[in-house]
Amino acid sequence: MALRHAVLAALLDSDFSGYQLAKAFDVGVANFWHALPQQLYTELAKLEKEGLVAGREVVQHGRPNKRVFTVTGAGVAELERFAAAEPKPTFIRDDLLVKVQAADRVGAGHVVRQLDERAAAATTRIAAFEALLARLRGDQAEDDYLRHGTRIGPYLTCLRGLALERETREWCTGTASVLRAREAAHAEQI
Amino acid sequence: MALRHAVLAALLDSDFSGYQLAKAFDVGVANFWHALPQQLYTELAKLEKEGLVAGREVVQHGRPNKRVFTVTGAGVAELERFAAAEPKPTFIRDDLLVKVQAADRVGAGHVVRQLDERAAAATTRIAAFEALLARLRGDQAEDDYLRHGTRIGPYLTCLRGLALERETREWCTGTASVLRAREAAHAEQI
DNA sequence: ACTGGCATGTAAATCGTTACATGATTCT
DNA sequence: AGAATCATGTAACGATTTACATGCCAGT
Repeated sequence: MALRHAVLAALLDSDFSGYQLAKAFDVGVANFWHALPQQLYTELAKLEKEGLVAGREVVQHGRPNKRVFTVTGAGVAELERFAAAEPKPTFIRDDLLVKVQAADRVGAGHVVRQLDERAAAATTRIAAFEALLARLRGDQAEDDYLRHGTRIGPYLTCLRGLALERETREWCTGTASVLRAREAAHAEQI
Repeated sequence: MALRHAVLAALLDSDFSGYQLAKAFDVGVANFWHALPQQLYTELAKLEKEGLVAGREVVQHGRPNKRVFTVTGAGVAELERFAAAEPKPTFIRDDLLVKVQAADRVGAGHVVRQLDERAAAATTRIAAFEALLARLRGDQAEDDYLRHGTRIGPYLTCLRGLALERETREWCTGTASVLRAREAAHAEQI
């Protein structure tokens, strides 16, 4: 039972419907918690039944109605308990790294292509994070915002996401060029 | 069916028993694939039944005997297929980041402590990675090793792990000091 | 005698992914 | 008319975690 805390933490920032939450988990939240839309729908239903979130119908014009959810007092209390508990070890799974681990024993061609693609995706995400951070801090300088701003949590996690994406891009480009150089050297020997 | 590829990639490097593999997944492999020992035992049994790895008994003196596993030709072929397939999105879950996301709404005290602990753990891991990298490359310079060395895959993934841990340490110390400064400022207002 | 590390599994309960299912509205 | 986006769910299957279970050997 851990997805629930990620959902509660995401809802602290603003109320979301299942669909909007899925979008959030696709961008910002994705830096520290991976979940598919179907999980969010079922988790929200469970959280509502347990009284940790409250849903209400929002009538919309020009698009289907939706149900948005707010964290209740009991939900905040649950987050408090979670914050005090020992964190579980970081959970990472990355196909691409598995492929690099095996790169000297299987054909490196596909892996190099996938590294290039990942680096390009990282560039897009870096720009998105920079824009999001600028939007969150508004016209304040970063130092000021970190000291006195509201919504400091999302800002700090975005900073982490940004740093991670920059690291990802550097590692992918570096690794791709190492593997390419080795393929070229190998080709020369033939 | 993805744990199997991480297991196969780890076994390319050298033969391991279930127990040894669990240790590897606790240190080096943990940077890109999280798995518990119980999973590895069951996965090895499945892989053996399917002929992707071959096990053999190793008689030991002074400790219980063990079964070590080698990747078969079919296992390498399976890895080739995996390398050519599109990678699944990176899967990350980190309790600590969820807590930071919520840090302006729940008590920050525990979170600050956990950030300090994570930074300290990162320091330990950084030293372990540096030692492992030095051992892998032996007396060669890094450039040379990257161009001509064997076992380049594990070296590249360790480089990634090292960069990630350094980033983790910086972010944790920075975030802890931001949260501490805000708590101090809040206390003054009372 | 006890602790800690080595060594391997099974079973039950929970969690996560994939496939299936539906339907409105806007834009091209 | 068709594609894209908004919007929400259920059911079956597969994967993961937790609890249970066992036993050897070395060092203190």
